Amino acid sequence: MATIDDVARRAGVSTATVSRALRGLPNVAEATREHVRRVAAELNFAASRSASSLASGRTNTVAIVVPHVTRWFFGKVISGAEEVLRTAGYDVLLYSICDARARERFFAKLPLRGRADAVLVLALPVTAEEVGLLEGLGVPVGLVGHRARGLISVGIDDEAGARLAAQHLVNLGHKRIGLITGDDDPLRFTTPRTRRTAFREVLRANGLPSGPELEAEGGFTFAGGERAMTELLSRPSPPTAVFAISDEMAVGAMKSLRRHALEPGRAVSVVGFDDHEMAEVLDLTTVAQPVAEQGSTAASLLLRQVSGHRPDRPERIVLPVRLIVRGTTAPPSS
Amino acid sequence: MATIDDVARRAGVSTATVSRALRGLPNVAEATREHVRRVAAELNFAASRSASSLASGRTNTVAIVVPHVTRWFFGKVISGAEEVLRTAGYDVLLYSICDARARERFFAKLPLRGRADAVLVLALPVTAEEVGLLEGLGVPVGLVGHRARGLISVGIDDEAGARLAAQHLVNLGHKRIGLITGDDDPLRFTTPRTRRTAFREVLRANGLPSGPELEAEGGFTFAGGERAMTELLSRPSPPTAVFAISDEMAVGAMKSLRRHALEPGRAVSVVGFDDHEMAEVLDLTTVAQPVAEQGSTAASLLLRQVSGHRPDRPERIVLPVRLIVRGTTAPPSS
DNA sequence: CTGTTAGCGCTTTCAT
DNA sequence: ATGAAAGCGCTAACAG
Repeated sequence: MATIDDVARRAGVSTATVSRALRGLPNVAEATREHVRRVAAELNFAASRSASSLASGRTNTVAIVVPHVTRWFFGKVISGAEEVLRTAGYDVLLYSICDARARERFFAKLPLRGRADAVLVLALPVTAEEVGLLEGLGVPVGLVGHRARGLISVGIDDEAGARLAAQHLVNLGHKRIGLITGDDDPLRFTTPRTRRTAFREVLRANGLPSGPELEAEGGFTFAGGERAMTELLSRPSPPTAVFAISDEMAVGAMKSLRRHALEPGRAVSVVGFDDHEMAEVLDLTTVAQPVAEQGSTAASLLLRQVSGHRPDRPERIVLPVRLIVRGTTAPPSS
Repeated sequence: MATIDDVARRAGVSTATVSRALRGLPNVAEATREHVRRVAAELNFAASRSASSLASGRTNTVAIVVPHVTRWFFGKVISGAEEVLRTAGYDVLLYSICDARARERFFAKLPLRGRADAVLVLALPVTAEEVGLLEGLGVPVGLVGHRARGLISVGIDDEAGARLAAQHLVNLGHKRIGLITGDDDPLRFTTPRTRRTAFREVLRANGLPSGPELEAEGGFTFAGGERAMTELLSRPSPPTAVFAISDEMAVGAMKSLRRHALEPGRAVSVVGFDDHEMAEVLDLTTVAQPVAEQGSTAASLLLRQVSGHRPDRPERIVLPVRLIVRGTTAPPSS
C-alpha cells in the first residue's frame, strides 16, 4: 500500500503538498493539485485513516448506538442517518445494545471512546449517569426518541401522537378503549410510558375507564401484539377498540381479532403507530411519524456541531405526527 | 484524556510495560500488571485506537457491507455477526449500499480500505471484478448469502429450499403453482434466481406448467407480495398455490387472497421462506432458515482467518433449511 | 504557493 | 521481567 511519501516523491513535491492537494485545502496551485491527484491515483493511494486520525485528532467516524438492529423502526432510523453521514464522508460505527448486560458493558468500557467524532444514541433512555459518561467522551452526542438535558435530540411528540389516537377512538363513541403497549423492561425505553400516560389522560378526561385492566404488553413485536390482544379479549369486559403503540403490534392484534372472528374495524377498532409499510396495505388507521427522517435530522445536527457550530441552547427538534384514518376504526358496532 | 505516558509515569514503569500489561501479553510480573491496571483505571485511561492501529497495523474493526439495513433478514444477520464480533473485542463498521449508485461509489473508493481487519459482505452478488477489489484490500473477506471463488462464504442451500417448497405443493396435488419472487434488479441479488430455477425444475420434472405467466415480482416486501398475488389472481388462469421466496411477501400474498375472499390454506395454498416471526402466528407454511446464525458463523470464520488461520481451500458453510408445514397449505380445494 | 519539521500515542524490536 | 528507542503515516504549524 502506497504511503504519502511515495506519492510525494513520485510527484516531486513535499508530503505536505500532497496532503493539502488531496484534501482539497486552499493554497495549492491547480496544476499541482491535478498532478498530485493523478500520481495518487496511479499509485492507488489512499491515506491511512489511523495515521490521519492520530495526527489530526479527527476520526471521520460517527458511532450509532442502537438497541435491536432487527426492529423496523431502528433499521429505518439507522439508514436515514447512515445516508447523511456517508454523504458527508463519515463512516458509521455500529454498537448494538440489546439487553441490560450489553448496556452495562457498553457504558463501563465506552468502547467508542476516541473512535468517533460524534455519537448518535437511539431510543435508550440515557440516565443522568449515562449522560455524564457520554458527555465525558468530549464529542457531540445526539439522541433520537427521547431527550436529556444538554444533548441534541430529535424525536416526535409522543404525547400528541397518543392523544390523537385516543381522541379519535373517543370521538367515534367507544367507551372501553384498550392499550397495547411495549414496555421492553430490560432497556427501559421511555416511549411506551410517555404514550401510555397521554393515552390514559385522554380517556380520563372523557370520563372513560383506563388503567391496567385495559392494557397489555406486546413487546413491540407482531407476535407480542397478537398475544396482547388475545389477553385483552380474555378479560372480563374486553375493549371495543384498542390503540397499539406500534404498527407491528397493531397488525398482530388484528390477527388475534380475526382468529376470534372479530373483524377489525367492525367488531373492534384498532389504531397503530408508525405508519409502517404494512399499515397502508392492511388499511390500518395509524399515527404516522417520519422515521428515517429522525435519523437524518439527528445526523445533520450532529455534523453541524462537529464542524464547530455551537448553539446557545440545546437543540431539540420535534418532528410532526399525524393521524391517518383508514379502515380499522369505526364507531362501536353495538 | 490520559495517554500511555501518563500511566507509565504515574506507575513508575516504562510505556512498553504499560502496553504489555494492559494487553495481557506475557512477560509481565503479575504484581506489575495489577499495579498498572489500577493506575490505568484511576486515570481512566483507554489506549487511543488510531495510535495503536497505526503502530500495530491492526484496526480491531470488521466492516459489514449490507444492502437495506431495514430489511428483517439483513437486520438479523447483522445482529448475529455483531454479537460475535463485539464479544471478540472488534468494532463494527457499517456500510449500507442500497442502490446501484451507492454500490459503484463503494467499490470505486473502497472507503473501508485500511479501516478494517476483515470484511463481511451480505447478499451482494459480488462480480469477478468486485471480488478482485475486495481481495485487493488484503484482509479476509466473507460472504453471506452467495459465494465467490476464494472467499469465505456462509449460506443455505437455496435450491434445496425452493425444491422443498415446490415438492410440498406438488405432493398436495396442486397443478398450477405460482411463484412470487423478488428480483430487486438494481443490486442483482442471486438468491431469487437460484430459488426460481430450482422451483421451476421441480414443476417441470412433475409435468406441471411453469414460467413467467405463473410468476410475479414482489421486491421482498409485504406490499410487494400483496401486489404480486393480486397480479397473479388477475391472470387468465391463476394458480391454486403459490410459493413466495420470503415470508414478508407470503404474508402480503395472504392479505391479497383474503381481500379476494380466498382463504389461504383453503382456496389457495401459500408457502413462504425464512420462518419469520410472523410465520408462526399466521400459521404460514414456510421454508425455515437460520438467519442470525449465518451472520455469527461468518463472523467466526472471519475472525479465525484474522488471527492467522489459513485454510487449504476456501471455506464454504451451508446451513440447513427445513420445511415447516403449517396451516396455509392443503390439497387444492376443487 | 510550497517545503521543513515536529509531533499525534501507541507497538515493537532489541537490549539489558 | 523491564526499558530505550525507533518508527507507524499522516497533519499542522511555521518558514520561506
